[in-house]
Amino acid sequence: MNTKPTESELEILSHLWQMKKATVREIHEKLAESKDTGYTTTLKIMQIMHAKGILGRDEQNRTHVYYPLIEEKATQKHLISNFMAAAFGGSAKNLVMQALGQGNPSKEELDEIRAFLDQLEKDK
Amino acid sequence: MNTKPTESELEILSHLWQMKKATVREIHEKLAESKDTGYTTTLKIMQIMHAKGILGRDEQNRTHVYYPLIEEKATQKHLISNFMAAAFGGSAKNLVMQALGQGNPSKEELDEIRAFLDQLEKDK
DNA sequence: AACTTTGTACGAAATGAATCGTATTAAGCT
DNA sequence: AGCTTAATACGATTCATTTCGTACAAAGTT
Repeated sequence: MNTKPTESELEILSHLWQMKKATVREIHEKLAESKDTGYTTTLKIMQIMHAKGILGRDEQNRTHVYYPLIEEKATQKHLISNFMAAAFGGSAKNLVMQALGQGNPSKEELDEIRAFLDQLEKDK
Repeated sequence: MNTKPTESELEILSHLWQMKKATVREIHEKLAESKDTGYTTTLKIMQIMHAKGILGRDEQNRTHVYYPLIEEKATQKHLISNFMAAAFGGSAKNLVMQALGQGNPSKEELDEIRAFLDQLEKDK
């Protein structure tokens, strides 16, 4: 299965995971906030994603409505294990500590992570 | 500064960070364990990295010796903030929890992470 | 000294991604 | 009905990366 979207594809996916479904124009408008790229570029990428089986689409109306065919969690899982292997020699600890140092998490988030750690340990 | 190595470059870098310095052949042999690619390919990539300023090299002997010019931590820091933004909407918590679920860390590692969490919280 | 091996350098091809221009078609508006 | 807007489809171009073939030079071997 397809679990390695490109950068642009991932950007589109992350919007679609949130919105559940959207037209090319809607996505394009989101992207336009941070990026300066033409409408047909967004269209083309989404068409390619459709061809690859990453997105489905409803062609009932003239304006097609796209939706993700791959799951957020599963995709993240693949991406992260690639990334962990490539950049952190496979060490979750190293990656996690770097991420935490970077990401500036709130107290609540830290607590959630603690709870998760406890859970993990219990399962051993 | 250069902080966004490509996939292949990162693979080479991670070996070089460990080994401190190495010849093309040494690196190529490491890569050959997991990958099936020609010697001149490895050579070329390392030459390009040298041209980009990612690697330095000692040309004293016929067989050049390469070493990293960019730091492991700094590079990881950049990569991770890209990655976190691209795949996890910038949420450290989400990334961390996925990574932990994946990475199968030992009890010792979990403890280190806990200590790190405490430290973070104290600094707030 | 001739031959083989092992290096580097360089250029070209193959690949994959991203970008955009243009053609065409469907709706919407006056 | 004619005009304008907004959509898809498609192809071509650009761009970066990866890959490899070939040429050449330096060591090592017999």
